[in-house]
Amino acid sequence: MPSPTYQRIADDLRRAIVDGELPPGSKLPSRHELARQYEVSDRVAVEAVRLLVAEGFVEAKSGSGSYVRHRPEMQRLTRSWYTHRNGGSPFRAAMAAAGRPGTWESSTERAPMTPPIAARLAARPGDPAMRTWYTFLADNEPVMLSQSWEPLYLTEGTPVMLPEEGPHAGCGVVGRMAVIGQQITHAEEAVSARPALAAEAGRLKIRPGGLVLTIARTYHTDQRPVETADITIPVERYSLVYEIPVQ
Amino acid sequence: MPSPTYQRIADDLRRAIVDGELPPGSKLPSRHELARQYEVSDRVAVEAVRLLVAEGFVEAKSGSGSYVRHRPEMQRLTRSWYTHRNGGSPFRAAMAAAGRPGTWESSTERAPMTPPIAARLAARPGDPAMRTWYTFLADNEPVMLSQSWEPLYLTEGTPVMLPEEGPHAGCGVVGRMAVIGQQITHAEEAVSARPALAAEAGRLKIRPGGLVLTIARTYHTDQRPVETADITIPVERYSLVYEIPVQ
DNA sequence: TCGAATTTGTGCGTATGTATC
DNA sequence: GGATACATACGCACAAATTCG
Repeated sequence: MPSPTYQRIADDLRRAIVDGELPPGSKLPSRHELARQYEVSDRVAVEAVRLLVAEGFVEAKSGSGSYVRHRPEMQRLTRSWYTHRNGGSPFRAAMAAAGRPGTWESSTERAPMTPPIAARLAARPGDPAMRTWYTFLADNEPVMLSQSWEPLYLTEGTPVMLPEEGPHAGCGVVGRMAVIGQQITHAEEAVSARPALAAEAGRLKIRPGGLVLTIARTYHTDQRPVETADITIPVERYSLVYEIPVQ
Repeated sequence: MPSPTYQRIADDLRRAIVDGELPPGSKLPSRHELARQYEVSDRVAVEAVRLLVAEGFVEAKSGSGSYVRHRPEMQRLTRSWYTHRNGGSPFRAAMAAAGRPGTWESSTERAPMTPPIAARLAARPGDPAMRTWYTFLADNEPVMLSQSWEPLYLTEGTPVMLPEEGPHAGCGVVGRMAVIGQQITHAEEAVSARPALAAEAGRLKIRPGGLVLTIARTYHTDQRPVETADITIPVERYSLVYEIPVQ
């Protein structure tokens, strides 16, 4: 079973891009030209180029042409062991390290735990929790989305029930939990990736279907998980850097 | 500027899938049906479904229908602080933790450093290095690809010059470097994601264009970087778990 | 400044092959 | 074998953006 023609064309172009024959910024043959070279209909050439666009190798400009994408300047989002030492939130620390001012917007509400969240918090589906949505910004550009869950049986009636209000706002989960006697000992971050949903793409200002890294983060004390969050980062602009001490 | 019709249809279906209205395994309306519902040509319905297939939400079976993909059982690949304590390689430790026997194949050769590799090793492009390709297997299934670079000015003429031969084969970089007096103090892992290249898809046995997580790992001593590797993991089957001690 | 040519994005209708039921 | 459904391909049309004389 031979590969379909449009895939063969895409493969040729992709290889040329990876090998550097078509350097970043250079212009691809127009679809008319491709159709002529490969002796196919122009629709087939369209499909081939569309595939490369979807894969992120190529950027197409209406009326101008299709161009090999520049490797974006990727900012590093450091998620280090060390950044947890100084009391602030991990995001603030990472942005400070990069010399960019980090800010965020948030909104909090009560919500029952969904089944996957309950599993991560060692609770039962439907148990009451505080859910907080975050949009993290650097230079007024969206960097990261997060949806954080804290079980209410820990925080209800305490000064830290609302993560972003009161005397401990903006301190990060570790600091706030310490106030109510929960000593967080370690975090677990499960990293994966998928295409962005339409709503996420809008909030992160990336194209729909653009790739995002997802982190399922859970903070634990010796006893139990105390907070979990789903974090979403556009892979086009940021790479996630873990620093791991050895020995 | 309204979204094109095929994107609107794809968005509707995608949302239904994520929200659980269309659970894994359920059948999508046929494209004939979709075309009728949205009052468009069947070609537009084809584009919409094709988009979801490319994004990995849907699997299309010729002659049968298009189905919501099952979320595969994702194995956890733990890349923890702790796994570096016991001398073995991180991969072997992670597989042992998961109760699966980990094996690998490798081949090593001299090669001059490429510019990006040289930058990561604080060397000059073209400097001599040993390059080792790895294919990591669990239950005879490919799990992870890696391409590792070690500067020859450190290892040439020592018993550890060849990573997978001699008395220290299979000990992992940390152990081997210790033999020649290089005390590795920390690792840095930069995580990103992209579609698999055709060759990678073949070696990992995933569909072409399937997503892979990439890790650019560099081991450092107090003085200098001593090894760096490009690691590739299919995101469909594995999620990357970092355990981070806090305080 | 204007207009023609080029290029991409989207959409329609049709046709053929093949896999599944 | 027939009906259904998906995969690919052809050819055409028009809108919008861009380029350039």
